[in-house]
Amino acid sequence: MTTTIARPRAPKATDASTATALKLYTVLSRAQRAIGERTQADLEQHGISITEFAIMEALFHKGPLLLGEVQRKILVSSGGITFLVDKLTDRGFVERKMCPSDRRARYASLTRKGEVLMKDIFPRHAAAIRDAMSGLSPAEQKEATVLLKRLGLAAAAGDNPA
Amino acid sequence: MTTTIARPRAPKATDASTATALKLYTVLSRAQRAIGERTQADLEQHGISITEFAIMEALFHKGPLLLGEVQRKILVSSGGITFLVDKLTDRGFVERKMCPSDRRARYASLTRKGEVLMKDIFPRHAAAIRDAMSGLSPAEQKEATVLLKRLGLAAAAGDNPA
DNA sequence: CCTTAATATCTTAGTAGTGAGATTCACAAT
DNA sequence: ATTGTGAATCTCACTACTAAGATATTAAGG
Repeated sequence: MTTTIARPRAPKATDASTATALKLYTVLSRAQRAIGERTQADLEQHGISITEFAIMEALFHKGPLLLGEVQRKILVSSGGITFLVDKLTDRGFVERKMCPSDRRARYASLTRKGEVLMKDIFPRHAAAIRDAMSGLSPAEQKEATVLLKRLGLAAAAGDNPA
Repeated sequence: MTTTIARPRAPKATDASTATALKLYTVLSRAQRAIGERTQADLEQHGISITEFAIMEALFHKGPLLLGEVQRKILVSSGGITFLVDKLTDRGFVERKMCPSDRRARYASLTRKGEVLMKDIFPRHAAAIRDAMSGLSPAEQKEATVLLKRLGLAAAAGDNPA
């Protein structure tokens, strides 16, 4: 004989934990978009996209990097990094250099002109980000950073609940 | 005679509050990307992009909406909404309907096929988002939601510090 | 050596949009 | 009726990529 189970085991699609996660999903997306739009507007005045800035910032702070290193750092495809470095090279901000130990590889490196540009706009851009984040106090920003770091690392690792 | 000022007034680019904001900027970007990749991978199995899902979800939960309403809801350009609704229409998930009171306007509406699809995949997708967020406990997710909501609203409003 | 596998970059074709402007229409004030 | 203003959608040209595959090179094993 079978016993009838009153309540199904599978949680409904909109149970409490799912609803909480969905809410977080939307505020995360919207916050990132709002921040992104502000920081982008700042760079646009200099005719530089956020991705281009990210490349130049990496080279500015770390010195010459292999294209593949830049690619992994800013998370674009291999075709993308070729395209982006081409554009920055055409404008004279970046140049390619051979790698002496591996003839497949190329370094991307800031030109003097690129360095001058970054010295000019990096502080400005950092201030624009600080202003864009000013809806939270520094202490709250640190809280948010801790939470988002854990969230991002778990999601990237592909962790699933048991 | 002039007096030499020992320290400049302007804060350095990397003063404490700026460094805090920059750190938040990178973890916010990375968290959003990691979550986005997971949720996208889930929908890909059904041949649907996140943006397409967002449109259909809006129609699924709110019923037929004017194209402009959908556009504002999912934050895409006017050309983009036309393009996206065209694609969904071609695949039979959505249809356009005239607006009786305004002949400039069109409703987008789920077809029966689109409704069936959403009934199938919405619960699955919600569960995928819940899993993607599982790096944080529900209580932590609520904390993060409060902070991100304030952050996003302030950034969208264009608030600047005094 | 020679083969195989792996790595770094580049090429090409395609995609998911954006932005400006065109079109069509509604509405209010002549 | 007519005119001006603005709104809703669509069209078109363009951008910033991605994905898959080509090319060149290195490295490892036999």
